[in-house]
Amino acid sequence: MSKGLPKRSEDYSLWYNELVKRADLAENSPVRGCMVIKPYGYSIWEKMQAELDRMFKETGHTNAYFPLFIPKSYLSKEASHIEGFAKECAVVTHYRLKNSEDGKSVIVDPEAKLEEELIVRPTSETVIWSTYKNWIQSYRDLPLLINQWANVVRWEMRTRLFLRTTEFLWQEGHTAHATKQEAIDETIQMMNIYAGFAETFMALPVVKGVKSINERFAGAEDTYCIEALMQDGKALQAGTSHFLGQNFAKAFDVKFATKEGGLEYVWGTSWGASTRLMGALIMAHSDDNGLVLPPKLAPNQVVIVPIYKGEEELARISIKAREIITKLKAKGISVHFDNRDTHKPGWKFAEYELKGVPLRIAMGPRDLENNTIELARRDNLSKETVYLGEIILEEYISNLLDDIQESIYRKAFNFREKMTTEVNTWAEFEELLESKGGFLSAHWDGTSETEERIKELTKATIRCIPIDRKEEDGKCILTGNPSKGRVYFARAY
RNA sequence: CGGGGUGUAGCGUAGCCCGGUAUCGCGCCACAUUUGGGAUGUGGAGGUCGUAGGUUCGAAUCCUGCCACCCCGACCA
Repeated sequence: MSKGLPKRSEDYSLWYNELVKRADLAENSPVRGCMVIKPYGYSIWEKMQAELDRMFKETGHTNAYFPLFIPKSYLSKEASHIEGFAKECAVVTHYRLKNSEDGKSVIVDPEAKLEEELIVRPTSETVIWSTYKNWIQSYRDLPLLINQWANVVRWEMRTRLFLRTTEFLWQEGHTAHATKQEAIDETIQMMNIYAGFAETFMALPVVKGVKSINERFAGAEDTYCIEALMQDGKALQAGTSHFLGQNFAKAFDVKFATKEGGLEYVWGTSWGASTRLMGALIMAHSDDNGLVLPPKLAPNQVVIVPIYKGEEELARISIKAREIITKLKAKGISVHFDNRDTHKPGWKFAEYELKGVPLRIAMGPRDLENNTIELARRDNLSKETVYLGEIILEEYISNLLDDIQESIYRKAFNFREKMTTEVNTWAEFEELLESKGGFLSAHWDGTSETEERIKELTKATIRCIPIDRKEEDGKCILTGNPSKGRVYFARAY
């Protein structure tokens, strides 16, 4: 195995693919488009899950689980929904295998054909709404605030580890409300939760916005999203929240008795974030030496590497290391002591850089003698020797971790600012998209045709209509027709 | 699914044009010396050459189908 990672500047895709594999995050599986999430990658996902789950529960949601299989007929009940997903559904047609004639293999038993085929869920709106019909009768049953952690399958043409896989893990929230406004508030609340999670935990600045009709979820009235910018200047949708109106309530006949004695359809929302967040995390911060993980999501925030000759020296360093570990753990800092004798310190340094551990402590005989440690930051690769005599180590490390979290965010934020450009002419739009990339803030006449045309011409799509954009009269970048405000264009993942 | 490329030991590769069962590096195992940025030496193990057929006395090499991966399109979180 060659030691260095491919350079981002030379081949960004190759760098990403290699990084995912070399950092032990994931690998390809025998099935096309599916991936094995390895223990290290999965433990990052678990940290994301834990935090999101906490945020959902804090806002009144509870978890449930709905089945993997959906009767084919359910999917067709909401017209635009089926239109959006039909082309990428895996279908179960049989329920039994049998030995082939020659006994050497197994074949699908033609006798065991299902009467109604089952769809492997691409998303669960349909099963869930068919269930909600039974759960909701009165305004007293509302709001219904449910989330599920699940796997879904979308048979994509082209896949990439984490960013787009045939099967992926996610959470999907599905809520039902008595009023339109309440449902809209819920939709916006969840977008804000995603944005807060991305910024606080992933150290990933995001743009909050609304999708154009073309980019909207199949079956939604409005799709809210958070959009992040990757280091190659391409945008990535990191979470979506949909206001479903009464579309699914009508499709599945979910009505409730109002306080006033009327009978009305409920208002729905759904919202999701997936293992794609892993891709965002990797691409947003990492460098040519490997992963850079924000301390709040790193499986190990600190690693201690002993430097020693012989058993006796290791034993003396270990005593000191144990003291440090005890202090750090008491402060809630996760720390790994790598006392393996099978690898040399230099090898370990490179390894933990590849894996993105935020802080590394090196301790050798010299440190023992001077009562010092060597501290190395992963984010900016700086090193310092710290004298333990005059600091409270756990405070010092804790502050340093906060500082790293903040610096990573700040760096990504500055990058995004630098890569967000206001453009006013079509020539400039085309030129900047090629030379610089990033978000292009431009006027758009609001029509699907224009958006479509721009996509054909440049591969750029409207990422979102920023939620906090200022109203301003202008002319559409392509058609020159009147526009009431700017939208963000970018090439996207 | 269309166009292009690749598939040889755990990983990365040479060999393929011009058929004679395989090269090198990393990793792995053993021993010794090493240990403050991916150690060195010596010895060793490991290969249905993606897969199924075909041509041939003989196929990694030539032909056909299939599969997977990568890049570029169409689709998408």
